[in-house]
Amino acid sequence: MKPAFYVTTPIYYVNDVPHIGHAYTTVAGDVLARYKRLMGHEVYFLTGSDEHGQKVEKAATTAGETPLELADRVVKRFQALWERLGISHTDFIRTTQERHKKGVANIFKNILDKGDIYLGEYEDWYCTPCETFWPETQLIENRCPDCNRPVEKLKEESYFFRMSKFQQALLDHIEAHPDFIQPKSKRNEIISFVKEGLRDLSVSRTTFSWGIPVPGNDKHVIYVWFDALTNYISALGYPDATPEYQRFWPASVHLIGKDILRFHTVYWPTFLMAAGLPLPEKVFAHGWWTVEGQKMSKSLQTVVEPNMLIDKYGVDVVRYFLLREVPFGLDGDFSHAALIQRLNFDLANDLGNLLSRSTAMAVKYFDGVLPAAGELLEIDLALKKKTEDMVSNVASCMDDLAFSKALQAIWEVVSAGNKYIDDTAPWTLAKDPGNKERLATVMYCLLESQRIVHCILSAFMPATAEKALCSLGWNNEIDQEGLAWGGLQAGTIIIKAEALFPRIER
RNA sequence: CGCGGGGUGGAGCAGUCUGGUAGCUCGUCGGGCUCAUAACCCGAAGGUCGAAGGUUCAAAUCCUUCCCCCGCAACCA
Repeated sequence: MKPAFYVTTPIYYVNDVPHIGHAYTTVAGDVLARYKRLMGHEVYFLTGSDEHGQKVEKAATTAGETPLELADRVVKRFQALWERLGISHTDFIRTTQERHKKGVANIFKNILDKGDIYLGEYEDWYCTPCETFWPETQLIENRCPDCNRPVEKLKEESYFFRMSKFQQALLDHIEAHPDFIQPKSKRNEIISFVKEGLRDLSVSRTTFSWGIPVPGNDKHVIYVWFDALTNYISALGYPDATPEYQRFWPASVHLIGKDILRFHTVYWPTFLMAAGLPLPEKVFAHGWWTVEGQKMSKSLQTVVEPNMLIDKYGVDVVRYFLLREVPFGLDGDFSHAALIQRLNFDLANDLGNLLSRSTAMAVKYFDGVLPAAGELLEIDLALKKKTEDMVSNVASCMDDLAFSKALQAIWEVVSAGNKYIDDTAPWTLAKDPGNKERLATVMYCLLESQRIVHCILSAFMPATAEKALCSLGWNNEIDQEGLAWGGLQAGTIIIKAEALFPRIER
């Protein structure tokens, strides 16, 4: 039986429109999912939408629609973008779906019955016009940070989760599982946060109603994190012991942005502990993008609209750029100049041009019929080895979610291919019919190396890989066996490749 | 004593955890090739690795002190 692999993105809040940040996490998840599938895993890849809460309720009222109508509308935008980006998710969960409400109510009740959720009183600064509670630290000169009006101290009945109880258990878990929180710097951050002491957490609200009611007390709705985080198990069918739940929980990895690290590495694990459920194996927090050196912000209009990028540069260019430009886990900067540079150099000059020149020669010297390789000389064996090493190298990079490093490893083979052509000079060999077999060997090695490159690249740039593999005459399903040297058979028809990535002149 | 990130050839970065010839991409200069998307390949110039002190046979890497830059209201990956 294939090993199971469960990867998730956060569920995106529908009170926002899709931007490059959403695209980033989701593309990363997709690349991982595609890669694991190609390596023979059975993959469950989940994304979705977070649709409850006061902000959605208010935005809907303003727009003159019901919260669900608003959610329906915005969710379509996310789904349309995922479609365009070639996202291969297995499932899309919406927190307004029955399966999710059932899962949330169930885990809430479960913990309530055990006594780790209790009814208490929540007291904080309250802005009446905004209907929002603010912690003291967020107030600006004792006024509401949203509307700048005075706030008042207010008490509200609220259910609390006894998070404090799980402080030591959580620390023990983090200690025992060094890979649980990644990257490492983030792990240290969380450890010191937890050591400062966990307080019980308010998990319900009475000031709005757009949410999942607390079981047995309709006055309360379940508050955001308890609702949202549960999507990772409700999607699999929790509380029912469905085949999906049994097969895929606990998750292999939750991919998140660094802003929601605490919720995923403190709240969520302790919720699960309280419910007696296994914890996810890994939570990986990636960095944030600035745009042209500036912080991304709606008000400054520096938000990058992914659809615009796709229109302008193409899906695979965007996918490549996002994962190549910045090491996963660090912050990075998005700029059109940087993207165009990646496109022109990495994709057009190196990758695309290599395929063009290689397939052109196969057509020119062998009428597009792949010859059999003769004996491999040292230089051929070196290319073969480089290609094989790359495959295992990429495997270990992908285990670490080091997408950027994985791509660099692949590009080493691309460069080696370009150099191989120079070193072997097929055009010289072609002048002497006596060198026909040597030329055949060179062409075979050159094309076979690229076949493997594009098989593995199919995880990153599926559409490009498909085009490339088509001109290399490789129509097989891409799987782990296909990554082994020797896949291309003599007699295969090679077609001169069109430019995979036309250069953009500036 | 608030917290976090950072300071490495002209630009952008990796390397710092696990000390041991300072690496990558782009740019510049010179050369080669002509199969290819004026793409490709080779070579060169260019760095006191923010500063000072310390540990060591050896420090970008470990320790101490200091300087400078960025972020830390909300939306939000």
